[in-house]
Amino acid sequence: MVRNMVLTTSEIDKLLDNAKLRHTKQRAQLAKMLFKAENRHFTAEQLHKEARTAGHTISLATIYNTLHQFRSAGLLRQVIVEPGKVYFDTNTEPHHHFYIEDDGELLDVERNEVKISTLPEIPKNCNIQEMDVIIRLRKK
Amino acid sequence: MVRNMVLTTSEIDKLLDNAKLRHTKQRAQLAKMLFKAENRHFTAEQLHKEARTAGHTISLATIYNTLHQFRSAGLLRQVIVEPGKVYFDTNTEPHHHFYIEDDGELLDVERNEVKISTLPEIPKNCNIQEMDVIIRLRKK
DNA sequence: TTCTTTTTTTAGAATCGTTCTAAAAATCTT
DNA sequence: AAGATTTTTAGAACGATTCTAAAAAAAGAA
Repeated sequence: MVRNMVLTTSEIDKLLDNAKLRHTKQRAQLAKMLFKAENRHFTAEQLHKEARTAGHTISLATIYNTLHQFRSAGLLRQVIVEPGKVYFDTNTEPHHHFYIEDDGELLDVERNEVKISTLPEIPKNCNIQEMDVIIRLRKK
Repeated sequence: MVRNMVLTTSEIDKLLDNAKLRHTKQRAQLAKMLFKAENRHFTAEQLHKEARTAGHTISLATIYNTLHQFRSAGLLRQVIVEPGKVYFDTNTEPHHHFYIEDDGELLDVERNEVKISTLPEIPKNCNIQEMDVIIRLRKK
């Protein structure tokens, strides 16, 4: 998908088609907010506030619904770093994270910046689904 | 600390002394349940149920209080792998985890079973606080 | 277009894990 | 034992998320 700028209306149409989702105002607005050049980390509440600030009328329930739908479609990923709150990440490539504990900020770490040379033996009849490396940081 | 069997009363006394916690029935009971030979992963709710089943009268609030106190004392560690619930781990050595998504089970991965040969550059004026590797598994 | 069906959005209630509150109970000090 | 301090507790409160069921919007058919 093209992502070096704000998506055009027809790109959003394509995105929703690919995700097999009906075209609605709310989904288009959120897609436009989320899928820009820069990858982002955010919570549902943050996105809700941002959408309202941008003048969109959208309920928190719809934010949650849409985020889950985008996630099922492979457009978003969840990141779990803190109890009681879920971050979403527009970067769906395999990669890792810095988590700055002082202010709850997440930063991407590219996959090739962490080289894992030894892996443990995987329990029989299990497959690796995903591997998360979280480097927790504190400010000096 | 000796941990190859159930702790004796005097070992529990020592443990609470070291943690600078008063000796109460509830803290002693929980310590006895938790610090055995085998390391464990559990949630507050699970431990509460287990304590009640063992015939102890202890409130959920006390479970939470005590787990946090044990954690501050370095006797427990938190593991965050799933939204909306916190696991505690009696293994406080640096190590990693398998997480079997199908049934929410956590398994320890020893530190030396994962060899990380390349680390990303740490953002300036930050220190590494901790590094978590979570290998998410699905049953075949 | 208009009618009908299906899906989506929504406000608000419900839920879940966790934390808070403030009063009663237990522990420690003298 | 008396007094001071800490801990435990039940239940209320909380924050993030999910659910409910009714209204609104979208898609399809005529």
